[in-house]
Amino acid sequence: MSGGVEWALHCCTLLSRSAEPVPAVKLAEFHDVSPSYLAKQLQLLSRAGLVRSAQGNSGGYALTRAATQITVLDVVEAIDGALPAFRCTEVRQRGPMATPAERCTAPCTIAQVMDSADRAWRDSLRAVTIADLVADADRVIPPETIERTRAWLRGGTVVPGT
Amino acid sequence: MSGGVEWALHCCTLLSRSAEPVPAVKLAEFHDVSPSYLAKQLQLLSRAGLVRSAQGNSGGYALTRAATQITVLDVVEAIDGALPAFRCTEVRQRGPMATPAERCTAPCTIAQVMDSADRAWRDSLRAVTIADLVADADRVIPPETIERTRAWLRGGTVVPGT
DNA sequence: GGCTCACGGACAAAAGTTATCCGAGTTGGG
DNA sequence: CCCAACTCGGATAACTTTTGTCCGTGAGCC
Ligand code: FES
Ligand code: FES
Repeated sequence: MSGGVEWALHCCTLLSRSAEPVPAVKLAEFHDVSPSYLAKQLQLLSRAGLVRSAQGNSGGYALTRAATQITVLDVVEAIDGALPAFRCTEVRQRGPMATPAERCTAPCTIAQVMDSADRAWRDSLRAVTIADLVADADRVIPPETIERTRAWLRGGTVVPGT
Repeated sequence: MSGGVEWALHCCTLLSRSAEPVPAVKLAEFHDVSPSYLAKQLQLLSRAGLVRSAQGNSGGYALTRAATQITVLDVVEAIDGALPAFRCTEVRQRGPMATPAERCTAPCTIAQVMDSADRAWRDSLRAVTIADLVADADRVIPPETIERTRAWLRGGTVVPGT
C-alpha cells in the first residue's frame, strides 16, 4: 500500500477542523513532509472529488462534504486505486491439463476467496468516517492544543517559543 | 501483492492430490509458467515450513501437513510476507504541533483502523484451507480430468494426442 | 496589471518484482 | 564403492511499479 495514505488521512482530519481552505504548503509544513509529494496526493484526492481546490491568493484545499460523509475507504481508494490487490491470471486455462474456457464461467475458487477477503477489508474501512477519527483524536488531544492548531491553520506562520 | 501468490496456491492444491513428491519443473510445466521463478516461490513455501523438499533422483516438493491444516493465509504470508500493508510512520510526532512522545502510548487512531481492517482481511483468508479449495474444485472439474491429472503427476512426461 | 497560488504533466531516483543462472547436495543404480 | 543424473538452494541481472522532485501553465485576488 502506498505510504501516502497516512498523510492523506491526517490531512483530511486536519481539513475538517478548518472552515477556510488550507494551502498544500501549510499541510506539508504541519506534518513535516515533502511539499511536492504531498501535492500529488492532494491532487489525487481532488480528482476523486473528496476535496475542492481553490486557486488564488487565499486559496487552498477544503473538504467537499461533511466529515461524516467521507469514509476512510474513500481516501484509501483515492490514493491507492480502487482495484483489488489480488489479480487472477487465469492459470487454470494454461498448461497440459488446462480447463477449457467454456467451463470457466465462474471465477476460480482461489480468486473468489481472495475477492471475499478484499471485500471484508473494504467493508472494515468503509465503516469508519473522518468524523469518527476526529472525534477519537479529540478524546486524546488536550483542548488547548486543538485550539492552537485551529489558530495555526487560520493565521500565518507561528514562531514556536516566542 | 505478488503475482506469485496465485501460482503458489494452485501448486498447493496440486500437491495435495499427489502422495509422492513433485519436482518444481513438473509443477511449472503443469501451469505453463517460468520454472526458475516458480522455484523461488516454492523455496519461500519451504522456508515457511509449508512444504518439504526432497532432493535426489525421485525428489520434489510435498506438503508437510494435511491440506486441512494449511490455510490460504499461511500461503499468502509465506509468499508475500507477514507484515501488514499499512505502515504507520508516526506523522503525529512531527511538525510544529507534534504530539509529545509521552502521549503516544496508544497507536494512532488511523493506524488502529488500518490494523483492524488488515485483521479482517487475514481472518477471512484464515477461514479457508487448501482442502476447502480442493473440495470446491472437485465439484467443478469432471472426475476423469482429476484422474488424468493424478496419472500425469505420477508418470513421466505425457505426449498429448499420441 | 501585477502578484501569488494551485494544477498538471514531465522527469529522475528508489524500491520491489519478475526472471534466470549456476553451484551444492542427494539419491539411485552399476 | 563409484558414477552419473537429478534435485534444491541461493546469488545474480533485467524489468516494472512506486516514490519523490521539478518547473511551466493557468486561474483567482488585490
Ligand atoms: S486461475 Fe487465477 S486464481 Fe485460479
Ligand atoms: S501517526 Fe501514523 S497513522 Fe497517525
